[in-house]
Amino acid sequence: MEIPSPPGDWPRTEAEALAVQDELRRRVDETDHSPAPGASGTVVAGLDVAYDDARDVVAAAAVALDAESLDVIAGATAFGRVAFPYVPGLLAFREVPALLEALVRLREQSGREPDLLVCDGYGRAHPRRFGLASHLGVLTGVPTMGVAKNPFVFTSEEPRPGRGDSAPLMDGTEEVGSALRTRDGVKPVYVSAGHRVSLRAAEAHTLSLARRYRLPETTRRADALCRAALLEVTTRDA
DNA sequence: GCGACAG
DNA sequence: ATCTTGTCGC
Repeated sequence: MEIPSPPGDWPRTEAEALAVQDELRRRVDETDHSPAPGASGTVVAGLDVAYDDARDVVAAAAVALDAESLDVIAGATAFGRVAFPYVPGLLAFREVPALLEALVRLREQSGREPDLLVCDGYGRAHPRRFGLASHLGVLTGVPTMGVAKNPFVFTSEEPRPGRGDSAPLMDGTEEVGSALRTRDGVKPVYVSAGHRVSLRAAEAHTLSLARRYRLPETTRRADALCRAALLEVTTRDA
């Protein structure tokens, strides 16, 4: 199989990536254009990536779910060379090329554009307010939001213990997201707005998508798919 | 200068 | 992210 290299014009240094980020961040739309959470007939896509740094391979997955039933409608994968090292605050430059390719394939396969993209990471909760979810939203125009498993550099009070309880995620005195409990007594997830999705809507989408497990079904499905894909491509030949 | 730090 | 066994609990 041919594993594509990153685009020739992809940033190669932190300085170049920061410049791109500074340019794209101005295009973020903060108003909410996301569908009603759980609405029938609407499609939500989950995105995730798995790596084999030693072999310089990245596997991305995009999985489309029916927002009401959470049934899987379609799934697509894409492979690539690792496009950028992991630098906190520049995660998008590592994951975006493969994710975009997976999204193209998902659209081809399902015959329609998702109504909402759920990313594994942050959107507005970012040192420069432009995390992976914001970045992908600006590039695709599709409403995006981020759900992360860790608070990154941000802080919050402990949310009350029940599902649906939340506490503001703060960068100093600015609210950049939400620590949201999706299951009783379980560690919260960290939700933030992306492009064309408000924080309040992102919280509602998260609760609608995480009915049984801590993480949204979208990211669980995407995670399973990209790991399986990576294992398959990495396990054959030498 | 020394850690911390989404995935 | 990834390296990794067993174990406690619903």
